[in-house]
Amino acid sequence: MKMKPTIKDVAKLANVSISTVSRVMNAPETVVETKKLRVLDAIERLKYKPNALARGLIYKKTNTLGVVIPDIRNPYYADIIRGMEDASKMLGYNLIICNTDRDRARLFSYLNNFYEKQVDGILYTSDPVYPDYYKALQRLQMPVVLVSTHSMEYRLPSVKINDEQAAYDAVKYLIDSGHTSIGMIGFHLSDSIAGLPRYEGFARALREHDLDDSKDNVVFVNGWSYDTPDAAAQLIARFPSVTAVFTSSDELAIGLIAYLHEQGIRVPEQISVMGFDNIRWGNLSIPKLTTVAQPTYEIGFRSVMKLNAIIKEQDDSELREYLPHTIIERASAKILKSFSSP
Amino acid sequence: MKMKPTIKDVAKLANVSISTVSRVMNAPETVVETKKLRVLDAIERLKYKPNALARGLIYKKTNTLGVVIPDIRNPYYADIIRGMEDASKMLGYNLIICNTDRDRARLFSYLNNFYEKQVDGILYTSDPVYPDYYKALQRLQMPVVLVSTHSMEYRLPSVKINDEQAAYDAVKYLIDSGHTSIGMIGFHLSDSIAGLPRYEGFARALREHDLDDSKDNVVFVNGWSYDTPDAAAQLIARFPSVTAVFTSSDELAIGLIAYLHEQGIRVPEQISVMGFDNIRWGNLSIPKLTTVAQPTYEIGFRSVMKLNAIIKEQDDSELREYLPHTIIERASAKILKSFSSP
DNA sequence: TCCTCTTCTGAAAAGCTTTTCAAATCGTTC
DNA sequence: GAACGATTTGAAAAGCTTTTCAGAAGAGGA
Repeated sequence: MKMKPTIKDVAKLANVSISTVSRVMNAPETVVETKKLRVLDAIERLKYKPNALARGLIYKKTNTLGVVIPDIRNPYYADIIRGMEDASKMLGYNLIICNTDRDRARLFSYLNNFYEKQVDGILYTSDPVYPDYYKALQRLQMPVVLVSTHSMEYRLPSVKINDEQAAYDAVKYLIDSGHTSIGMIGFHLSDSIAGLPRYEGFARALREHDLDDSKDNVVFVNGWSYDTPDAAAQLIARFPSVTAVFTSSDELAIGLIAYLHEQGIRVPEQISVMGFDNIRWGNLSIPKLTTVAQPTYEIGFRSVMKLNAIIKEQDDSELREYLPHTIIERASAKILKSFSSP
Repeated sequence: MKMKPTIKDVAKLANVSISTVSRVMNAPETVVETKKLRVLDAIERLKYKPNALARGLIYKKTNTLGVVIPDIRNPYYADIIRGMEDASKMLGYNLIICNTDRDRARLFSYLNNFYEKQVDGILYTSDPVYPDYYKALQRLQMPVVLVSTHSMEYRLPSVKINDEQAAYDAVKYLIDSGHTSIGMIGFHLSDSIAGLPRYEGFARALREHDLDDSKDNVVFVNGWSYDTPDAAAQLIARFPSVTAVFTSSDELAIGLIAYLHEQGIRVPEQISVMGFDNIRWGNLSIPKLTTVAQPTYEIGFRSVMKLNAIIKEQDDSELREYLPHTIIERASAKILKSFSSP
């Protein structure tokens, strides 16, 4: 394999100095027409493209962003990444994507890696920021945006939805539909993003409508795995009169529906199910999933825009941004009575 | 924001030359103990990490691979990426991931980008290699592995399953289960990967078992969108006696099941459905999807291993590798009679 | 003590580009 | 034709690291 042509080769072929070649590319108006044409011709003939490493060394800028994400196989993250990618393309960045599996060591290793590769900024997705993570992030001395997570302790910019309010709205939808026995399958309260706030929204909705919000009506699962059937069984056993279940993710919802189907319990006739996230597949489930939509693509897109603004030192927006959620009415939640206007 | 420490700062603090610092990091046995300790201490105190740009410039190696992929939101690709990521982590690479949306201009722009950023190799996923793509790839003078696609015209290494055989096996499964009226929803024959070979496998299976393989039993969809309902309606209209449908992707299968459910046609009692790909969600559909599993994760993993071998110039394996597929028996295909042993 | 042979160490070059600065060229004007 | 200013050009430095090469320091023997 022969060597890639360098600016030197172009200079030689065009019979000018390398400075002139550089100028043709970066400030063409400063070089006289005849030489410019010679240089352009040489560039074309050699198919010369400048080496981004050398450039990065000078500009101290690589036009590359680092992304840490728990697992790209999760469609929720895949959507976010897509939004990031499109914004990056628009702004001229590339994305280095790393799966952490929520593993401390793996995360730290990737952060180091980002530092060495001189990425211009970091997108930290979806995990709570623990004190030692914060310290690691600090030490990097790099712009960071938290994506689909945030931190109240630390002054870190973030982009996400308002989870508490979204959960509240979801449960309110069920209440407005006439349900009074509402259960929940959610993530552990130690999860400060998808766990606690969604439970709090759930509980607040029940409380504000004078319904039973005892913890008996809630089952918490840890992690994001497929042990939904157990959780579902537990919930039904503890709360047999339940007519509607709010779940903290569409995966949980779909798992729940599958379980209920196996048990011969019809959805939504006997039990209504409300999901959370609005992943693509909710549209193909049977019945189609009623859910609260996170604007995943926009979260990704917006977080890159924000990170870019910070890098360019022109961030004018809120430190913590909240993007709007919406309820997607499909077929998995039954309406017992029409909504009462407030 | 204060400047990142450089090797120079370390040298000054440890009161040695920069060469010595470099040696401590790259050949520690050649430097005398007392200085080594001083240097190590300085590195620790300054939290110094070498600049990968400068290193890349010297070694002509960035430990970065470029990935072009149609759309990361497609769970099939997401799985592949995950396999790539894990292999990359193991081998010390990072992945720059780019969505092409199967858009020529976007693809070319990213390839240029990879060239400028001096990636060590390219993973080209899932699209057929058209002549101009090949020319572009050639010009880059970079190692490439085709992932989940291949090329018979050009001498390019690739990793994928044997699509024709996999489709054959899937249809044979239906035949062995006792079905004789078998339809297909597939991708256009112009798609030389997911289209033509799977149709050929389908047709061969029917032919070899003396069943009707006229094209009336097949509906082709273009693209990967959600116009499955139309296709499903067409198939049923043209081929009302169908008892089993082979689809070229799980998305098509799930779309088909959703359509049949809406029409009041029971799966698998009235119509059996066989998917292709074994995406995660097939496990949660109702009924659970019978499908042929592509080893997506392994395809991703293996393609990075192969690319690495090529980069290191120690590739010993086949130019075109085919990984084994398997039939996943779940509930969407009905067994009319038990298998006859051949 | 001097010489030779190792072992360590530092200066400098190389890798590729951009940018600064001074020199060279050009065109005007007197 | 000379002088001036404006325009254009090339040499060299800078950005950060590794590596080569020659010189310095040390050890060992005579």
